[in-house]
Amino acid sequence: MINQEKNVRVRFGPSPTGFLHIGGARTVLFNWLFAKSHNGVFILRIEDTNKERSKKEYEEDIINSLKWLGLDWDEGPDIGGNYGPYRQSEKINIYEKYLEQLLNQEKAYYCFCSKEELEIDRQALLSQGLAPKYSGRCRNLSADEVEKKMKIGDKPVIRLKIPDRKIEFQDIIRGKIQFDAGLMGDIIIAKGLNEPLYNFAVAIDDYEMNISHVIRGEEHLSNTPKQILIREVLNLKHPIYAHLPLILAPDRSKLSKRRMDASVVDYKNQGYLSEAIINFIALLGWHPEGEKEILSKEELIKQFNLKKVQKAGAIFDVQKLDWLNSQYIKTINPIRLIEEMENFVPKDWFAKKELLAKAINAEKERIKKLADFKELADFFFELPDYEPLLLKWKNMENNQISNNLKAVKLKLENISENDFNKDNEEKIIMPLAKERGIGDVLWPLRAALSGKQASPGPFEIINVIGKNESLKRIEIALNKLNG
RNA sequence: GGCCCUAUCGUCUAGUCGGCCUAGGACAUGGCGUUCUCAACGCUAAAACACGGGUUCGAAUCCCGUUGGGGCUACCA
Repeated sequence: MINQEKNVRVRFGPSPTGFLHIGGARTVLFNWLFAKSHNGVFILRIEDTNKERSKKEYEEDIINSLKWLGLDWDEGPDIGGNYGPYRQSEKINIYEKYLEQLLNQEKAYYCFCSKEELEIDRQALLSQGLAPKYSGRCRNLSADEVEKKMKIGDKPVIRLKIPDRKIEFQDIIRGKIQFDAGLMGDIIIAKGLNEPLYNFAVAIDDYEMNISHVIRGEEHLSNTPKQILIREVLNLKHPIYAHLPLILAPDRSKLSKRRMDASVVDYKNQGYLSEAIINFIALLGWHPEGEKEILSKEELIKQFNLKKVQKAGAIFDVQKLDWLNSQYIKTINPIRLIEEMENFVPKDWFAKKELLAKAINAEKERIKKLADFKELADFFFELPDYEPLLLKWKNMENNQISNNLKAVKLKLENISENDFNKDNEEKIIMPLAKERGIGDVLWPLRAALSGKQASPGPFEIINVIGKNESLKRIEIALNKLNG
């Protein structure tokens, strides 16, 4: 059993045609979790056979997003490994070798049908309610005919001869799955000797890289029989398959299709912590034992079980993500939180490290996303202008407000700078507040200190901004009341 | 249209071999509580086995069908 576990090799094969998507991130996570929990190897492979659509910037984004999420790989395009290269575009000669073999063995053939011809065939079949599969027109072209067409300059594609029978395989998550290959038609596996297509490249790579388990999204379920057939005809043994349920948008459509903003960087830029995203996507289609839902990566690894993954698609519920994020914001290391905040606050705030640290501490239970902080905490850095009416609690008279503020001011002035902390302030001011009415004292005080309708409590604010600034703000309030 | 997958509260889900399920938890929602406000927190309420047939002493759990949802159907990946 242990030996077997050591042979676990899984991969994530994104095509660099877009930013790393939440759905992709979840696929990575489950692969990663599966590898880690089986003491296996996780591989990153860039599937860039489509030259037109693949872009370097997307590959960079995928790598950066994965690093940000803390999902590391043991082999990949950036770090290499014993089964490289890890970019399909760099392995053209390998695919070519297999392609030639298939052609020589007459298991694949050149097809010269034009797109127009194919489209006519397709429509004809469709209108009869039949599966639109290739007619097999070029299947039995003689070597002479092929050569002749080649000479004229016709550019052929390469098709694999697909047998007319059922293909069956076992899926870890879904159990037995069956497809009728007879409905497929001879599939195109390459546009030419040095232009392999997706299904072919994947089938070859998974073999060449000695992949033990193919764990991917449900959208690939119907690609599986094609890849099985390709490997079968080449006499390559099969990996074990597991197809994950899709992540859905709230309207139940595939998330990646509708929501162009569902990339990992977008969530990062909104101020979600990577831990929260990991925790959240782990819960999409899978559930730990027991009732604890907030889990670290280590706990996830310990508990993860591919067999317990859900079969039906899961809707991405941003409210739960928000909640998880707020839970992490409240509990992660404060120093780390300050660092994370760098990109979400003005430079001059970030320069005042001590003030920022205190402000974050005072606001952190109010923040769902890091981006929320700036608006909530601006008053710590600069008192906003406000209407005198803000200072009024219920039916208070102006002079009552003034008197209460003056009384508080007097008390605060008597606390020495050294003793200026939250406990002391509370000890000294609360008796006064109880005597004069708690709301009657605390509301005007808090309003004077924050200039806001809603904020942390007055003692917390005083603690953040300090004695001088607090007295200054009370003075401002007093002036507003007089003016 | 064809093929494939799928179906427990609004959402994510628990629900090992059918009985312990008058279906549990979490998010969201409502109510109550708390040293001013906003949060946080605590307590609490409402909220689901899609439908129809079987099998069985007994089904959310097994089988069949219907309906709904999703994916795929490219010389994309």
